[in-house]
Amino acid sequence: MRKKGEGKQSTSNQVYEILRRNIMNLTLVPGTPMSEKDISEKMKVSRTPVREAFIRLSNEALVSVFPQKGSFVSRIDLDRVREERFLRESLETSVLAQLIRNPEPLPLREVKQNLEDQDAALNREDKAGFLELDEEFHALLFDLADQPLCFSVMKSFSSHYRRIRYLSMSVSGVSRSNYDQHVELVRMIEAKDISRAESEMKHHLGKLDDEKEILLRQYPDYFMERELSVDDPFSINR
Amino acid sequence: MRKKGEGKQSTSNQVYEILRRNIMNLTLVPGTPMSEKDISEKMKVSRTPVREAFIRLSNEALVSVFPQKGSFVSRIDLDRVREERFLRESLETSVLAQLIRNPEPLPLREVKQNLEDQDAALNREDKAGFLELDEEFHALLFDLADQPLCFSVMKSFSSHYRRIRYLSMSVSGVSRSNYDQHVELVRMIEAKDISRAESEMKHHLGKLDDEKEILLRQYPDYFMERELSVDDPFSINR
DNA sequence: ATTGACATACTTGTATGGTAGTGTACAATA
DNA sequence: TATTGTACACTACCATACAAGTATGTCAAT
Repeated sequence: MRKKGEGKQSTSNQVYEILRRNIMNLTLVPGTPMSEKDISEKMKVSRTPVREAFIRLSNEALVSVFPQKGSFVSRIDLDRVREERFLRESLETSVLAQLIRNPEPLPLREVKQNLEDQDAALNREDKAGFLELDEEFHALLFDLADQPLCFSVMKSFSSHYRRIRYLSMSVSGVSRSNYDQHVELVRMIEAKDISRAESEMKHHLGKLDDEKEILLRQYPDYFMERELSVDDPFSINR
Repeated sequence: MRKKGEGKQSTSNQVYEILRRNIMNLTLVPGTPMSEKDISEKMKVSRTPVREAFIRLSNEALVSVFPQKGSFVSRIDLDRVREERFLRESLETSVLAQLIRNPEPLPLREVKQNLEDQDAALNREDKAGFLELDEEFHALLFDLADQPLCFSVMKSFSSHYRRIRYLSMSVSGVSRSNYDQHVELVRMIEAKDISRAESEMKHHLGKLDDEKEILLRQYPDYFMERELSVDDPFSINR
C-alpha cells in the first residue's frame, strides 16, 4: 500500500533505505533478530517489500538470512573488514593516481566546500554528520575522476568497515585527525605529488587498525565468531 | 565453494543462475523483453522467485526494470564498460602487487594446471570453456592473495565488460594471445618483477579497446543509446 | 530425574490475486 | 483524412494465503 504524498520511491526501496541506515549507524545492533513479519508489522507494510529489502541487504552482507530459521543483522566480520579495506585502498589510490595524472587543473571547489562543512561538523561534535561528509568527500573525488561506479561499489562493500569505524568514533569521540588528513590529501592532489598522496591515503585508511582489539573486547557480541561451521567439542586442535 | 551433489538450492537461486548464465553468454540478447510472467511460465515456477532473481540481476545491471513498463536484458553500456575496466584494472594490479610483495614462494601449482587447461581448451577451440578458465585463472590469483571478496565484487561488476568480451571472441574467434599473456603474467610473478607485471596486466585488460567500434557497428542493437534521459526537442545546445 | 515423542509456534520459501501505472490499437468525431 | 477519446492488454508492485523446515515447551513413560 503505497503512501500517496511522499515521492515516487517504491515501498521496497524505502524499507531498504531505512533498514540500511539503521544498521549502518548501529541503531540495529549486530546480531539482532529481524523476522520479515516483525519488520513488516513495525513498518505497516506487507512482507513482500520487506523480503525484497532483505535480499538486497543480504547481498551487501548487512543482513544474514538463514532459511527456515531466521534473519539477523550481520555481525561484524573482521576478516571481511580486512578485505573491504583492501578493496577500498585499491580503488581510492587508483582514483587518486588518475586525478593527479590528469594534466588540467581540477575543479576542487565542491571538495573544498565539503572540507569546510567537515570542519563545522567537528566543531558541533556532530558524529553522524561528519561521517556523512566524510563519505561525500570520497564520493566527490571519485566523481572528479569520472568513476561513480567504483564509488557505489565501494559504498556497497564497506558495510562492515564503516560500522567498525562508527563504533570507533563512538568510543574515542570525534577526532580532528581524519579531517586533517583530508586537508592534506587535497593539498597533495593540488601539488600533483602522487607518491606522497598515496602514502597519505594508505595512512588515512589504516588508522583504526590498532583500535580493533579494544572494540572487540568492549563489544564482543557485535562481532562474528571465528568459526562459521558448528562447534566440534571433540576437536583436538584447540 | 558450494558442494555440488548436495541439497537442492532454492527456486529463486536456480532462476537467478540460469538467467545470469544465459544473459552473460548472450543467449538472451541485450534488449530482450523479460516479463516476470513470461519467465515464470517458461520455467514453470511462480512469479515470486523470478521477481527475486530480477532484483539481484538488476543490482548487477544485467536486467533493467522499468516499473509498470517492463523488464529487459540490459543493453551493453560502453561507459559502464569503461568503469568496469577501471575497477578491474585497479583490483587486479593491487592483487598482483600484493602477491609479488609476499616474500615466501607462492604455491602456483593450481595456477599452472589452469594454464594447461587453457591451452587444451584453445586447441579444442572451446570458446566458452576458455572464458571459464580465464575467469578461474584470475580467481586463483585473488585466492592466493587471500582476497576472495574482491574477486566476487569484480565478478559481479564485470557483467558488461565480459559480454563485450564474449562478443569479441564470437567475431574474431578464440585467440592465443590471451593465453600467452597469462603465461607471461605468471612468469613475471615468479620473477617478482612488479612493474613489468603491472604493465603486462594493463596491456592484457586493455586489449579489446580497438574492437569496440567494430562491434558497435556490427551489433548496434546490443548497445545502449547515448542518451539516458528523454529528448528535449527544445534544447538549443545541439 | 531423564528421556523421548509430539504438539505448537515460530521462521523463510513459494504461489496467487488484486491494484495502479503505461502503451497502444481502434473507433468516434470533426 | 487527421485527431482525439477510450477501452483493453500488459506491466511491475504489493498484499496475502499456504507450504515446509526448525526450534522449543509440554507431558507421558521409564
